[in-house]
Amino acid sequence: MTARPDRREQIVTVSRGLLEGDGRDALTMRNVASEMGIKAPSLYKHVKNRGEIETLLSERALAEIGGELAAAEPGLESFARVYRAWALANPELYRLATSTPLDRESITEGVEQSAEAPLLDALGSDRDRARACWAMAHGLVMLELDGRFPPGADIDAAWRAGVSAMISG
Amino acid sequence: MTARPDRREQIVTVSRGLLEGDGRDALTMRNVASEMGIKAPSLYKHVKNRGEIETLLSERALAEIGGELAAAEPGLESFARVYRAWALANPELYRLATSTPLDRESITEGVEQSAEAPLLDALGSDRDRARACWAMAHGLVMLELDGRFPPGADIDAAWRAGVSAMISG
DNA sequence: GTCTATACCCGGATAGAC
DNA sequence: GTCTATCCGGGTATAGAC
Repeated sequence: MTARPDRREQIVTVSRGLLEGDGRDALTMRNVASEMGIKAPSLYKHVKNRGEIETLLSERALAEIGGELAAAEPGLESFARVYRAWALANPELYRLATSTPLDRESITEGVEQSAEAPLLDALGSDRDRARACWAMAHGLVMLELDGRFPPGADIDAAWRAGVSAMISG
Repeated sequence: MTARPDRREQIVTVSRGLLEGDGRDALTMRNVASEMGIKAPSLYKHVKNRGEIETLLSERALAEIGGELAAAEPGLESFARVYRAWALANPELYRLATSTPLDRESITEGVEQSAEAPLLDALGSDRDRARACWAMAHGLVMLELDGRFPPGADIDAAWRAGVSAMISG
């Protein structure tokens, strides 16, 4: 009952902190170990290698996004709001989870689908449009995270325009 | 008149080859130098550091995309086709050019705008929708490059659905 | 399950001779 | 403008003792 997380869980936690705090390059075995108060070689008793840590993080990220989307009220506006908010609150984790090749074997079944379902509901099960819509959200998020919009750009307005086009188009 | 490129130009060329051929990690000073038949320290007589090479590559990429978009026939369908085709033909360079923070000081003036203009034309100068549309294209490309669509997904259809929504929405 | 020690690899960048 | 020599840093991962 005591809230002592096991080592794997702790690895995920400190890895996430390092990633979000100091960027992807900070996610090294040495840093993770150091944050846990142990030495790097000891980590290999708990995870296979660095890649497994990233997989665990991606899994966690996808589960969180999926959970929030599933819990949100239906509709595209709500989807957009929740999706964007999560990404901006967890920029490095979002990047990691979406730009990694995603080995579908090791990812928990259904996690990917649960992130997709709300979108399908909002668009009358139109798979193609759902994918376009997902891509638009992903693109808007990435461009924002990467500082790709011109300085004065009204990003809110771009989201509104996109969502509205997807709904009424 | 002889087609002997100067060193900077040569650096861009071999860097591009390394990047596209072996991925981003292959873009090292040692590799670039080796491809040129010289030693790594010599590169510093021509470029300031590795970052400058990446900037040069980004500049080149943006100029190329902008050029192709400007030369294409007007309309959103054409934009989509050209944009996607360039990205798929130059995946690593596309990634580099779009996911780097883009230091606007050192980038040639107007390069960014020229890539944006065709989109504005196609959408009646609606800036917000143009940005949403750009984001959708970027998102579709990134998801495809990162192998993020499910195995059987019809990516062509997703593009069509997205473009059609953006036009008629 | 943690440690120390270590092997191995890689990278960016500079100094100074030629 | 190129070289050699070198410094400095970093990383993943394993072996074997405790």
